Amino acid sequence: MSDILFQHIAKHINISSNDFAAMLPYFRLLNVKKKEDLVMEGKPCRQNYFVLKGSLRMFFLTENGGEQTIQFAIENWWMTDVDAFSKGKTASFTVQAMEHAEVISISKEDMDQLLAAYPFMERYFRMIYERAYAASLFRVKYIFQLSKEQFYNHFASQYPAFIQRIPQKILASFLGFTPEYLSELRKKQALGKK
Amino acid sequence: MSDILFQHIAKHINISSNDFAAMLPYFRLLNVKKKEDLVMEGKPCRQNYFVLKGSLRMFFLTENGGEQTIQFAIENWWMTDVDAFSKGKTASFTVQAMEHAEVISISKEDMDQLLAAYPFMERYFRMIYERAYAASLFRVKYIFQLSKEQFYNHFASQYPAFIQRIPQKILASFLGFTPEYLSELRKKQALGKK
DNA sequence: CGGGCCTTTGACTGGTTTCAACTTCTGTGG
DNA sequence: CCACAGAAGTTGAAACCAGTCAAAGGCCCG
Repeated sequence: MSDILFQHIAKHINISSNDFAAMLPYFRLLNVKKKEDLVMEGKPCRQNYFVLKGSLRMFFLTENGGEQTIQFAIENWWMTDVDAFSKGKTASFTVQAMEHAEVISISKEDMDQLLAAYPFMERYFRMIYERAYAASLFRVKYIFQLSKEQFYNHFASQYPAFIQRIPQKILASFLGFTPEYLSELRKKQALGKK
Repeated sequence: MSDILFQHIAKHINISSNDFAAMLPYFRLLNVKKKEDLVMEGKPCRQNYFVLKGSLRMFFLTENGGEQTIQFAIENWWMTDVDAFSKGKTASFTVQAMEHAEVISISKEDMDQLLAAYPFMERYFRMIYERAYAASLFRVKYIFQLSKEQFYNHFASQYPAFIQRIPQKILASFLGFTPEYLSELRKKQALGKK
């Protein structure tokens, strides 16, 4: 199971299975139930998570009590409130399992020790954050570039299987509009295809 | 002048001035005129830039020929089309000087060699990307959380000096609305203060 | 001094939200 | 395994935020 993490690391940097074995004690395997919170908005965020199976999402609470989804994490992605995790602040976001999930977690202290003991892992995480940053910039680009309808179509065509797995309510909030309007869009498109 | 970069690195990691001196050949000092492009959408992106003085912005072209600004870089920030730079693809964004600027640049090849020769720099860039990623997530959060008017007020109160320095047209595009609407907002707020 | 770009202003338009009522789905306990 | 409660999704009407278009004024830079 932690093979998956090993392979993911090995895809980015040179690492021997011996080294990885030595690093194992820093990681913990976790079983997460659907709707379980891994990070909670307003509380300290001490762990970083790597998804082996299932999916997570990150959201924050809006003034009217809704949940605004910021991003998803599926297999082979790291997720946490990066800002809170790295600076030891309280979280601005909640990280929650959308489905039953298996994740690997590492605490802030262990992360620091891991990086001190195995400096080559800095390179791995540099690449991880580099990619996450680039993805986030593209997210912003799409938000501005595409109309709401185009944004939905774009996402639907890019992750056709994924949108089947998740509630429309959450998808709508990720895309930045109301569930009602998503409903309207889907209706319109269904008619168009006849 | 490259002192500024040294101090910025030293703020993040342990580094001797000897090591930094040895790294200097990898960097180039650049004088950039206002409106000069450092990265051009559609062309290869071979350099990464660190701002010593002045300011840059990153934007892409919309279908109707407008410029949608994605982010700004002021003193002590790195900026490039990260995705294109790291993967050697053509750029999705243009990086342009908003004012006369002094920047330090490093090419992709030099960056790779630098990281190979001085692996501790991986840690520096890991932290840089970590912070950039966190900032980008907050950007997305604000886009969703705040109304257009609140977004403007938020930005105006956070960077009061900066908004004096930049054309409203660019500010409006960064905030995600039209110059006309920004004009309306400013008018409304001016009246409110009487 | 002139030309072009940036900013302002106002009228009109439409994409989206909001609200409320109704239907369908889901999961939990008896 | 069924029943029922609460959540999720659909529908339609009304309101509004913000965009588009067009025209005029202001300002910077050559």
